[in-house]
Amino acid sequence: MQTNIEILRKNKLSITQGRLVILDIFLQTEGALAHADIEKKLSSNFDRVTVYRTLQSFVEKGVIHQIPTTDNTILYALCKENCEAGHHHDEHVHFVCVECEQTTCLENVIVPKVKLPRGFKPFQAAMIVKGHCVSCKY
Amino acid sequence: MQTNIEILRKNKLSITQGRLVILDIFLQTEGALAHADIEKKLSSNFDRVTVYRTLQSFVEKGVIHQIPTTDNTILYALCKENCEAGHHHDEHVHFVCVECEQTTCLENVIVPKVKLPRGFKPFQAAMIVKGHCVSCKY
DNA sequence: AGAAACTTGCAACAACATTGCAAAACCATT
DNA sequence: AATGGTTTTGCAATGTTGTTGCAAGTTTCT
Ligand SMILES: [Mn+2]
Ligand SMILES: [Mn+2]
Ligand SMILES: [Zn+2]
Ligand SMILES: [Zn+2]
Repeated sequence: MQTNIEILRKNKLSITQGRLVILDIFLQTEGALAHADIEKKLSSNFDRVTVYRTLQSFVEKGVIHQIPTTDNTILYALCKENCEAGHHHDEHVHFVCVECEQTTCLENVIVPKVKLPRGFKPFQAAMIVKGHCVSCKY
Repeated sequence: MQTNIEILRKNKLSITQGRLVILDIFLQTEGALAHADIEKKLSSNFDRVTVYRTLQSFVEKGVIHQIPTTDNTILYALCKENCEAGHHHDEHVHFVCVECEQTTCLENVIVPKVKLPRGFKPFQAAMIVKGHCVSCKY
């Protein structure tokens, strides 16, 4: 497991308090986080704008990836694979629990390929599964 | 192909100007629409709030379905299958063109089942494929 | 240490979303 | 067709979320 500093170094991001703290939040969190979640978890008070900009540069550098939602929100989670600036390789499935509302990266479940109609050229696919997660059996 | 009135009747929604017009927009549009797109296409001026509420009841009744995005937006598209209030059956793949930015329902490409880790109970899955659409070959 | 490059906070603003309430439209019934 | 009960709409107010420019503060490099 890499430390926050190592991750920043590796991705050529300058090392600042804000980035370290936000990265730590991701490192300590199981599951995905929305902007709002991060702000809540930030004990020290960083400006909202800083959080926005930090998330943005993390996505650009391939430190975190985005997970689509249907609630006017974007979720973010650490990239565990070797993502680089511009090219993410997070082809795993995301699971949204309808009970606890947690979204989990299923690192070991890769998104299957599908056969598209003639003419469509895919280059990236995301899959989101809703249901009951392992902690919320019913 | 059903008319706007037929769709409202079938779903026990009272027939109002706003609903008819918004449904027409969906019926005349290839691809998915965001709230903002609908407001732009509305020549007559309906209140923003009405559009929100209309979309909401359409989703609840199974007239339209939502498509997740990573840009703080929700896309909506007509349900062509027999969706009902509470239970949608739109298990098709959605294609997002990075060129023209159109999102298309690939009605004939169904979302494949994936094997989840022990303990996860799925009940719905969505899949979004990004790439170049059939009109934007490069 | 000093200069250049980058990051941050602040303030102002813009865009988007939600709520309560009264007026209007709709629908079922007579 | 008129009536009355129910649902929907618009408005106004308010809240939430996201963006931008700029000056001050940090970080990095030499
Ligand atoms: Mn993930
Ligand atoms: Mn669809
Ligand atoms: Zn759960
Ligand atoms: Zn296209």
